[in-house]
Amino acid sequence: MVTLEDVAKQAGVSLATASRVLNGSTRQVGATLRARVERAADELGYRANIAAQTLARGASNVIGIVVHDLTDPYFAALADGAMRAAATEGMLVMVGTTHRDPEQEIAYVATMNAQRVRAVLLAGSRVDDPVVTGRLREELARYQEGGGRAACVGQDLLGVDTVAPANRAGAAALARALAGLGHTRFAVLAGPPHLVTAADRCAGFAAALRELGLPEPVVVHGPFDRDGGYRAATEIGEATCVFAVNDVMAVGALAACRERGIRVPEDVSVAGFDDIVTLRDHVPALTTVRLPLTDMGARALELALGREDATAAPVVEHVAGEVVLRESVRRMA
Amino acid sequence: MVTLEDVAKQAGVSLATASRVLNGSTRQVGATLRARVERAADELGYRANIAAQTLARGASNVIGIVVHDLTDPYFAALADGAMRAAATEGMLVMVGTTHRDPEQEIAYVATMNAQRVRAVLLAGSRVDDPVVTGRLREELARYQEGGGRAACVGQDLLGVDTVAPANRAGAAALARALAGLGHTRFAVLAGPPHLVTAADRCAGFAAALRELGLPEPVVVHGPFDRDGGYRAATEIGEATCVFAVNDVMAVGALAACRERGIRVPEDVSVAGFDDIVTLRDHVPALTTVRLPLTDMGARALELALGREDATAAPVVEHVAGEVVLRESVRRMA
DNA sequence: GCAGACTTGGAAACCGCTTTCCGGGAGGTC
DNA sequence: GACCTCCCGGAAAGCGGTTTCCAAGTCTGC
Repeated sequence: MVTLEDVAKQAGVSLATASRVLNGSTRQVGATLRARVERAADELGYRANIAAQTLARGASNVIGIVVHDLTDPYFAALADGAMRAAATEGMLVMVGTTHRDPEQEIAYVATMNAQRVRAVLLAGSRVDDPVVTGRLREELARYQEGGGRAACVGQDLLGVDTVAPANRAGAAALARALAGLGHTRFAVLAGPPHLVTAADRCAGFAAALRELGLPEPVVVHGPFDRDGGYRAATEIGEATCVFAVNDVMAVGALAACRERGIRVPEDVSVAGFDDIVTLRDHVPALTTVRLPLTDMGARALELALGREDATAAPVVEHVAGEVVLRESVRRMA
Repeated sequence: MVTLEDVAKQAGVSLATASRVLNGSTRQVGATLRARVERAADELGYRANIAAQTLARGASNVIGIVVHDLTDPYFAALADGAMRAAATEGMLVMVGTTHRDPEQEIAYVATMNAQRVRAVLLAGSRVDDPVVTGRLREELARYQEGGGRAACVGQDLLGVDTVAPANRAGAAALARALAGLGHTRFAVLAGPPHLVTAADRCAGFAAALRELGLPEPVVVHGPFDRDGGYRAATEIGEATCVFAVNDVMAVGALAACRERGIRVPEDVSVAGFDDIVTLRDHVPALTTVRLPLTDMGARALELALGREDATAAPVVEHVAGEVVLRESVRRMA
C-alpha cells in the first residue's frame, strides 16, 4: 500500500507537510508544495490509512448502531435515519445485529468500544431483566468513561440520551379511537411479556380501556414477529377488535384471519403499531399508530453526537405516535 | 482509556506478555503470568484499541457492505445474509448506503479502502454507464492491489467475485409460465433503462415472449421503487398481464389498480420479481420469481473472504430464480 | 552431569499518521 | 536599517498495539 511517506518522498517534502495537505489540518501549506503533494498523492493513488489516523488522532469517524434485525422494517427505517444523519456529519456507520439476543447487545457495545467508535446507538426494545440491563449499563458506562457517546431509541432505562417513542400513550390513544368506533370487546396480541416495548403498548392500551370503563382485553402473548401475530390471532376469543402491538404482527394476524375465513374489518377489526412504510399498500389498509422512525433514528444520532458536556444529565426526547385509522377497522353498528 | 501498558504494569509483566495473553497470539504464556494479566485486565476494564491492532497487524476485522437503500427489503435481506456470514467469521460490518448514486458507490469503495476493511461487498444493480463503471473498477483495482478482497451481488461487470442472479432466465421462465396461463398481451413495468438489473429482467421477459411467437410487450419505464410501479401501472394499455421488474414496484402497481377499480387478477394479472419476504402476506398474493437473497448475501461474503489465491480469476456464481405462481395472476379463459 | 533443543519472558523496532516544537525567512513598523 | 511578528516547512515524539529477536531457563537424552 502507498503510505504518506511515499507521497512525501515523491513530492520531495516532509511527512508533516504531506499530512497537512492531504488530511485536513488547521495549518496552511504554501501553494507550490500543496500542489506538488496533491499531484504525488494522485499519481500514487494514495489512500490514507484510517486506522493510523484514528490511532494518532485518538478519535475515529465511525459510529456504531446496534439493532435487533435489519430485515425487520422497523429497524431498517431507524438505521436508515441514523445513517443519513451520520453521512451528513461525515461519519461512517458500523452495524451490529443481535437477533434479539441481549448478550449480543452487550458484546456489541464492548466491540464498538474496542473500535473506539465515536458514538453508539442502541436501537430496539429493552428487556425486562435487571441483571442483563445492569450489565449493559456497566458496559456502556465503561465506554462513556473512555469518552464515547451513546444514545438509545426505546425506553429510558440505560441512563443515556434517549429517543423514547410514546408507546403507552400511543396505544392508549389508539384504544380510545377504537372504542370511539363502538368496540367493546378487545384482544391484544401482546408479544413477549419481557419485551418492554411490547409490554408498554399492551399496558397503555389496557389502561385506556379501563379508564373508559370497558372490559379487560384478552391478552395473547407470543413472538414479536409476523408468525407471532399469525399464531396469536387464533386465540382472540370473542373480541371484535384486535390490537397487535406492532404492524408486522398485525399483518400476520390478518393473514391468519384470511385463511380461516374471518373477514376484516367486517367480522373483526385489526390494528397495529409503527406504520411501517413497506406495509402501507397492504389490503385491507392497516390502522396503526405512526412513529416517525427515520427521524427518530436521525435524532438519536444527533443527540449522541451533539452532546458537548459529557457530564450533563442524559436528555430524553419523547416522540408521540399518531393514530391513523384505515380500512382494517370498522365502526360498530 | 486504559491501555495495554496499564495492564502490563498492573500485572507486573512486559507489554509483550500482556499482548500475548490478551490478544490471541500463537505463543504460549505461563499459567501464573497469564492469570495475573487476565486479572489485571479485568480489574481495569481493559478494551483493546482496535485501531492500534489494525495498524500493527496490517489487517482489520471489519468488512464493508455497500447497498443502495437499507429500507428496501431487497437490500436489507442481502445485507442480513452478509452480516450473518460475517458474524460467523468473527467480522464486523460497516454499511454504506448510496441511495442509488453511483458516485457514492465509488466514494464508498475509496472510504472502505482507507478503512482497510478486509473485504468489500457491492450489492445492487450495476448501471449501464461505461465511464462510471470504469471508475468504479479502477477504485476496486486500487483496493485489491493493496490486498483487499471484493465481491459483488449483481451483474458480472466489475471483474470481481460475483453472485449473479439469473435475471434474464428468471424473467424468461416467468414469461413462459404466464404465457402458459393463456396470456398474450403483456406490459412490463421496466424500471429505469440504465439499471442493468431492470434492463435484464425486461429483456429476458421480452425475449421469451418472442420465442413463443407472442406480441412484444408494452414497456413502461420509471423509477425502480413502489411509486415507480404505481405510476407506470397507469400506462399499460390493453395488456392482460403486467410484469413489474421487482416486487416493490408490483405492489405499487397493485395499489394503482385497486384505486382505479381494476381488479387483480380478474381484470389484469400482475407479477413481480424477488419474492420479498415482508410482502408475502400481500393481498392478492404476488406471483413472482423467488431469489434466495439472504443466501446470496452470505455467499458473496464467503466468496470475498474465501479467496486464497488473490491472482486467481474471479469466480462468478449464478443463482437461479424460481417462479412462484400465486393469486395475483389468473388463467385466461 | 552436560550438550542441545524447547520454552517462555522482555526489549525494542515498527505499523502509518498527527502534531508539537523549532528555526528560518518574509513582511511590517518606527 | 533594526526589531518584532507572523507564516510556513521539517524533525521527532507520540498514539497503542504486534512481533522479531535475544537471553535465560527448563527439559530431554545419553
